Amino acid sequence: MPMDERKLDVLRAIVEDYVATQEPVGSKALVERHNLRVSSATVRNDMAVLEEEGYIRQPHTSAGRVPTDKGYRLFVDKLSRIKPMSPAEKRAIQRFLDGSVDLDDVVHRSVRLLAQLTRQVAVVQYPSLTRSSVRHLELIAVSTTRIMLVMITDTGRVEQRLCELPGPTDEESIMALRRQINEKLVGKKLIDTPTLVQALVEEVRFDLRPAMISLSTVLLETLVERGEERLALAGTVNLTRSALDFPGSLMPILEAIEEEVVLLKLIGETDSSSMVRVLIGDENEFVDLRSTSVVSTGYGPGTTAVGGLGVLGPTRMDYPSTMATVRAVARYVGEILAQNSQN
Amino acid sequence: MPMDERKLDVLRAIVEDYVATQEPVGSKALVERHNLRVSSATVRNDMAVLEEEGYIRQPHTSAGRVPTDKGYRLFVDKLSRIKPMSPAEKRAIQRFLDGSVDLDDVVHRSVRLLAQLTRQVAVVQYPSLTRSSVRHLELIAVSTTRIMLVMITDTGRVEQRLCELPGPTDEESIMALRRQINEKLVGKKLIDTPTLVQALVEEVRFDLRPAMISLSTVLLETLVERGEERLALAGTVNLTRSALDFPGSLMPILEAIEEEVVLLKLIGETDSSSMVRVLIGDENEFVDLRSTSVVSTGYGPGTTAVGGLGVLGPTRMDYPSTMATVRAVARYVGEILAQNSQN
DNA sequence: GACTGGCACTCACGCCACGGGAGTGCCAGG
DNA sequence: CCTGGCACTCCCGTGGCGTGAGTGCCAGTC
Repeated sequence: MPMDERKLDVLRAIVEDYVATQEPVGSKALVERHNLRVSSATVRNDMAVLEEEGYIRQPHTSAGRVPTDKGYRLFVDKLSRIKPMSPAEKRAIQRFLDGSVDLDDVVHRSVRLLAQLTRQVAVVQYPSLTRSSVRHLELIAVSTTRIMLVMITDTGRVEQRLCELPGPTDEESIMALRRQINEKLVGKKLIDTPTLVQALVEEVRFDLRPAMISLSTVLLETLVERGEERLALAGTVNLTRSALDFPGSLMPILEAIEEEVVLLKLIGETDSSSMVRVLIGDENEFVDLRSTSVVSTGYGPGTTAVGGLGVLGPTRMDYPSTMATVRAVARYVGEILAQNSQN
Repeated sequence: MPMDERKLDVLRAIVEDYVATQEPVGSKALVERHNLRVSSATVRNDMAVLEEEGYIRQPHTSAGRVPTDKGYRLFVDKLSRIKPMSPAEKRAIQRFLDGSVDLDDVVHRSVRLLAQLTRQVAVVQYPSLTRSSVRHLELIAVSTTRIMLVMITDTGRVEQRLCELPGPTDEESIMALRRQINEKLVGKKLIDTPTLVQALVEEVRFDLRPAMISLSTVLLETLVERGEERLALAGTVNLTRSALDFPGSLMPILEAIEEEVVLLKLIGETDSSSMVRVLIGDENEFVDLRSTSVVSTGYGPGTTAVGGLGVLGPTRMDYPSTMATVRAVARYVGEILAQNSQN
């Protein structure tokens, strides 16, 4: 059966009012603030039904109603449109991010921006190594038996490692190695490189084999094992504002937030970059975060995501605006990466 | 007049008990827990004097006493020794930090370690650029008119910048530039480089001047202007544990903590690396942090500091232990940097 | 059949009064 | 100079009470 139109209006009104006031909303206040064109008694009946169906609940008898996770879910899926941002806001975002000088800066600026605009805790994942591709590899001799390996990706990320060589190696050999490694790897997706690196060992000049073997170990580490993704975080302050939304203390939440693995699972598992995802309340897998919602999306220079970003806050959150902001920031970050990677 | 010996004992006992229990300490409890060999009435007299002199105060009439900032100051300066760490603890620190693979890792690990050991908010400043010296500069052509400039410092820090050239420049010219720049700058303190870079413009081959001018701009930016220091932060959770110590909300404190400039001022202004500094309560310049203390020190590969690290917590803090931990971590971080920089 | 007005009921919350307990200040005596 | 004793202060937890917002239900109306 199709759900009653007015009941949905009531639910929407409840969500909006509750988000705005942070207080359980009663039938009378509802008919006053929204023009529902029916009496409070009618609304009460609808509310009783909505409660039975699990979309709202009463904190205590004789208190107003509060949306449940299920209620928010319905609201996000069916009852709201992502609120478009004003051109002024868009310009502000763009202007702020355009000032960035390097990748670090882009990430830091965007995470702060996100936190500021949404007034929630913001997270930005650095462009994932495994999903980017190699722009350049540089070998720098720091002594005759030690090389610093510097890798630059198309997203502008730079990784460096020190490599111990089995024996003294002259500048000319290092140059040869550099040339061959670059020929083989530049432009390749990092995820595809391991086999290429294996092959390289076979291809280099015989006397360079030992050095190449050492290098390949470090290369593989840098390329793949270093799957450990980095994160930037901002706006933890904003948790205190919504302290009342969290039963008990903020402690478990702050703890979860400091756990990078947790955050990565929450915002990092995106594949396509176009959709904004919303996890409401206990839809996420972490018990400590069962009263928080996550709004996240992927971003990347093109249509494939190289990283994720998002915000985290109480389930009582202005989803339409938050989703708009997250989407907009992701879009601009993607554009900036695209600009930087075209060479 | 020299202060009465017993009065100092009383003050010490008050600080220790208050730090341990987080509750105002009364005269009776004091004589029971510490063997002061006098009666509670005597202690009460001493306490009255200490209060008059401003070392302790009563939250309310008929409550126990609590140390004032001035009391903590006296305690830190005169009444306590830095508590030596057990060999086991030392080993644990060393083992944990030794696993680090690069500079980023060292910083992250040490900040987490510090937060964990002290159960406070920990801050570690990345090795300051201006105080390190140049190990290597690399120019990488990403197209005929664009170069990526990569600088590696002796502390292992890597900075990169994109540089737009005024016109197409071939590989050979870039190599010439690279060689000359490196000859001039390697081994130099970053703080000394600006004049050297200026000189470089005059010294290069005539046809490379325009390129060198572009490069010098970027170089100067990278070397100096980028004075913006980076920080790692951990353990904000620990604030919630001591929430009761902070009048009102955690909000201003969390806000201050997210302000990098503030943190840098608090922990970064060290010059010599050997001393642990303690700022108690409103001894720091930020009103929002007037009820927090900062224990910090410098660290570096040798005796000069290249960065600062420390922890931040309520004035009610176990200073002897915290100071010991901060000192120990700084020492080991310094050692690791020293290992990495000898090549 | 759907909506409305009315009414009794429930329960969180703020207020106040009260008693216990911990701690103090002071004083007289050793 | 220290100690035991005593009266006093004041925080804090507890329990009773009134108020008001909000509900559920029912009978009446369009």
